[in-house]
Amino acid sequence: MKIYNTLSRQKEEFVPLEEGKVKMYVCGPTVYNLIHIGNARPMLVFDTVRRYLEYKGFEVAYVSNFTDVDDKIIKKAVEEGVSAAEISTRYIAECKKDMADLNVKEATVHPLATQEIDGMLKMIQTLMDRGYAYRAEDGTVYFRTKKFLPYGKLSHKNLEELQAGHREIQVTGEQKEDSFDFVLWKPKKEGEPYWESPWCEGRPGWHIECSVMAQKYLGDTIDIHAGGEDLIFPHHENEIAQSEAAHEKPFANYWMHNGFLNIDHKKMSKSLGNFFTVREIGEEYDLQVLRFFMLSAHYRSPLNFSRELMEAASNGLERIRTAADHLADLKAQTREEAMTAEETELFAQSHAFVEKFESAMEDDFNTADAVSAVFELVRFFNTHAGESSSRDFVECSYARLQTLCDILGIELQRQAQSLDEEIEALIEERQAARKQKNFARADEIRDTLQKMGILLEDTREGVKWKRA
RNA sequence: GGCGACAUAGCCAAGUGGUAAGGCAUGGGUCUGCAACACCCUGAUCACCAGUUCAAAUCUGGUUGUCGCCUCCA
Repeated sequence: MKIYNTLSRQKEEFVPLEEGKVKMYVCGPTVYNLIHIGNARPMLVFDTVRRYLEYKGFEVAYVSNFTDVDDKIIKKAVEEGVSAAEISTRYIAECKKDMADLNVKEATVHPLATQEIDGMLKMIQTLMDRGYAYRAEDGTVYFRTKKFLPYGKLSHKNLEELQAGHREIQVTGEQKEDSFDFVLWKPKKEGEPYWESPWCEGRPGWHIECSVMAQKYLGDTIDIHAGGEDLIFPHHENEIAQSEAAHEKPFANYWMHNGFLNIDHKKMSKSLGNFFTVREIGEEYDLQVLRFFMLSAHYRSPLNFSRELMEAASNGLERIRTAADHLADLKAQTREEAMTAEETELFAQSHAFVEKFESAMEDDFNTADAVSAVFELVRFFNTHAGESSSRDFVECSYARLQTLCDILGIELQRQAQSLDEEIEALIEERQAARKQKNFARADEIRDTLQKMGILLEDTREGVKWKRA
């Protein structure tokens, strides 16, 4: 299995620290609002990575945090006149709901920054003791960037270059030794949440959280650390500096970063007013469509979002689900028999698509290619499974399709749907009309149902319906 | 200014040396009372220029264009 490692800027063979196990940390959202579809991309991408690793038999310890103390949260709390804790608690709950709707598996641990303050104090103290951190007069504790020689190894920057590009935006009034030193602990401002510390009453900087939580739940060195590409600098660079300075061990062996989700080929941003929340999209589409859409491109490529592309994704997903429905129906209708010799041969042939799927995923999780294997499998079964198939063949085919879709986190089953009696009566009336060859009435009923959002399909196995 | 990514059919998107996967959309057919589903058929020489090679979308150099990071940000 190959993984593109941001550290080396190339694909590397994946070798876990411990055979059969993977320790994985994914930077989670700051919870000050509903998550947007850009936040959803790393969640979906790395959930899929995890699912594939599990499919390959790895035991995956998957840790993803919630940043629940932050300027933006405090700002929102002030705006609403409530506590910061109330804001973060609310949006953690909302985020978990969105993640469930996106079929993102629960992390092994979802730590909260505010619950890990002790660990942060300890790590900061260690950094102080080792000379990697210092306290400024106002109580702020900074990381001494220059002392950590490999600084810049992830983002492939060196401090001189940074200095050159950065000098004009230096903030005055800060008491840093160097403009690239970053905050480990900052003093509280009036009315803000704070914790006691040896340096001042205050709160942690953003970067220290992840270093502490990754170490606490996964260990000094982890296998995979992942997040959005914008986190490479400074967030992940700073995490490396903190963790490696404190533990004198490599922090993470593989760094994975997903590309951005764009709107109209531009980064989503509030100032451009071009972002959508997951919730908004969920009102219009089954969120499985969003998931399927995101998997249609490679995770490191930028991906443009638009209504047209969602429609295309929706149609494509529908094709897969229709095939699955068909197989499910056949399961109930076919003879209870073992595969014929011919079917055994056919089923063996379909394994080629599983191989294509796996080799795509083995190559740095090429989900776009993997999805194409699913489509090829769908066409294969659409062509070869029918009323005369044995039940064994149908069941095995369904299971094979489901296995691949499970890895992608795509649910084949639509949400349990039910019809009210009025609609069922209409469908029955239409069947009666068709029997009497009263097609005018039959079509009339079909139109009526369509206006109610029910689409009918007459198949050899009977009438099927689905919601538009 | 520094660092980096990308440019493949109407749209989306795989493909890193041997004459272009897959999906959506379009058009034609089979099936069906019709429709839908499904199946079959239908389309690109890979931004441009030069070079390396028996052979390049795929390697090298250049040109143009788009985007990202360098500041909170998935």
